[in-house]
Amino acid sequence: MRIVRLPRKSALEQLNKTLEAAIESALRTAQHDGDLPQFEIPRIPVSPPKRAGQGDWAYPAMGLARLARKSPLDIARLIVDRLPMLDFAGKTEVAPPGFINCTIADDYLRKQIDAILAAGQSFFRLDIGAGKRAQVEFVSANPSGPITIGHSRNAVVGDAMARLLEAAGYAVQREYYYNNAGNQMIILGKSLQLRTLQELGEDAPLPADHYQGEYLVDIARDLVAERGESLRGENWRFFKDAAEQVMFRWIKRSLAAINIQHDAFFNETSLFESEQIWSVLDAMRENGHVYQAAHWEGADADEIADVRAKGYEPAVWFRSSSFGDEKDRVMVKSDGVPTYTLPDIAYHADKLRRGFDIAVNVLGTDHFSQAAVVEYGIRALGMEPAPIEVIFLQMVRAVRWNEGLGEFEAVKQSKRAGEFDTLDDLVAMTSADAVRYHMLARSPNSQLDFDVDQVVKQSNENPVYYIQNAYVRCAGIFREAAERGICDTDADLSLLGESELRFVRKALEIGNVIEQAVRHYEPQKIAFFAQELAGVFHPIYDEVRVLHSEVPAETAKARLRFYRAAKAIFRYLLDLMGMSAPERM
RNA sequence: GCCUCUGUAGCUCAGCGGACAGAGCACCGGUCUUCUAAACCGAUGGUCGCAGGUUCGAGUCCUGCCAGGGGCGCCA
Repeated sequence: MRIVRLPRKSALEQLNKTLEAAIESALRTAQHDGDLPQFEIPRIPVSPPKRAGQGDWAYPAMGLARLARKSPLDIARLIVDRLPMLDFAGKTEVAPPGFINCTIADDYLRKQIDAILAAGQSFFRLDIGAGKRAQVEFVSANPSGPITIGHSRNAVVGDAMARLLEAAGYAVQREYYYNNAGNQMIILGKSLQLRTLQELGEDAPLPADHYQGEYLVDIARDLVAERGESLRGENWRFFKDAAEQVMFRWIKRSLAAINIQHDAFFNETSLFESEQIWSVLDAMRENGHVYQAAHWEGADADEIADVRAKGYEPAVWFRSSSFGDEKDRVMVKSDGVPTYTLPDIAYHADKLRRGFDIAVNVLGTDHFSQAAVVEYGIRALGMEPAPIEVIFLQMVRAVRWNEGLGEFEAVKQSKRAGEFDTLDDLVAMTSADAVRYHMLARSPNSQLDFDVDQVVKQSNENPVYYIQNAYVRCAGIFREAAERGICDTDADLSLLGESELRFVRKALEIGNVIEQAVRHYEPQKIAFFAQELAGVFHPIYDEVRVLHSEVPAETAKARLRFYRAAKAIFRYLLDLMGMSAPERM
């Protein structure tokens, strides 16, 4: 009989692999003994069962029935009889219709408590990203206005993804891509100029296509306070730069309020200045994917007639249709100005050249077709787009229940005309933690109605408080314990009961959750998990007392040690979600 | 016209091809001389939108419908 040693890191996923290997080896032994016919053993993963009493892992032997020409129950028994000793495994049972159920050894769970406390925040860190670099590009709003509610979801999801990648072992860079050169920025500058002139007492009406937002009035007022009459002589460029500066300060402050900071800011303009867009275009041309024409090669009669009617001169086209696009795309307009497609391709090519193993891009679904065109462009350059992964976010809106209508309706925060819903408004209405949690706790491809009343409710109706309260309750125990002079040195963890071990068991899933979140780009998984873990915690807190007259001193010590680990675990999860861990509420 | 997402309890949502489909809320009934009850315990509640298919096994995969949301299309 062989002894399979425990992997050094003890995330459940690694135990899964070990158990799977042990089962496979048992099957081989059975084949070797002649109890099972020879067949190639398919990989059937072990998985956590759905209900209690079915152990911690389930292996469905039903999948082998046909190959082995035996009943699933018989196969399961054959495996169990030949299973090597596993020092983390407890009971192993066979259950109809052919499951093998295996539990984690209690002793193993107890050891994890000390292991968690010894390793601290690094306990759950995975090595799947060790030595690899990842980039998350998110928010990427142009500095023409404040961060909106839509951007907020992007910000939260992007930052959570970055934190999860870090937890998985990647070196992560957070990047913000923006364009301050377009027509919109010129209009922004001119809008600020007009607002400034208004502040100086001139009759300078703001055209309808200019920025109506009241925030420009605030900026104008500040400018006037600082520079006064001398502003009359400045042109729109001055105001554009001024507006941009203030906007970026504002954007960064708004993001910082929900615990988000970017490492790098990439300006689209730099791609023009470095002439990268032209070298990218040349490379695509050399590869034969670019042509000049008045209309695209596959245009039908209607399109050609339309082009003639508009009198377009020849433009530079990218033959994206040869990569699967429904039509070709213009890269450089007939007036010589590139469309947004060219810099987008150049930017992503630049990103790939910087050598990231993973480059996550968080985008709204309005970028769906554009993202595909960028991918075709990368292929046209002869580059491999595989490292680029896009998380598409569906719409988000802030809503409030309308009792009269009997339905949710969108919150129109605009106290002042022209102002839209901003992240700042949202945080003011709710809280940074509520925004972080609720913006995260939904699949990116589901639409999200952010209920501004629900998210601040202080009950277990609201996961924000429910999760944080688990941490607060732990903290409370330690405050009280310190006052009474009770500590947990030399705690004997064999005094812990079934409930405490149930919590540890659940907590050990964190590694799996992180891995799954990272592999499938589903950062919301961690939010759901945190709520589940809190749901395991609260009944235990109720039942398993530390500082109670009927609890023996040694038991109290052991329990205190348990709560120390629980506290560390909730702290870790809250950090992972960018939320605060309050000591009291 | 094309693309995309969603449809699971009254509501908001989980659910990696596996065992009797889960949680919170709401509703009903309980629990504070014990580390804060912002909590806990219990009960009620389901033809997983519909129809086929693949599979030993489908809420999960495939196809087609139905319903609802969002986007793109026009050299922006």
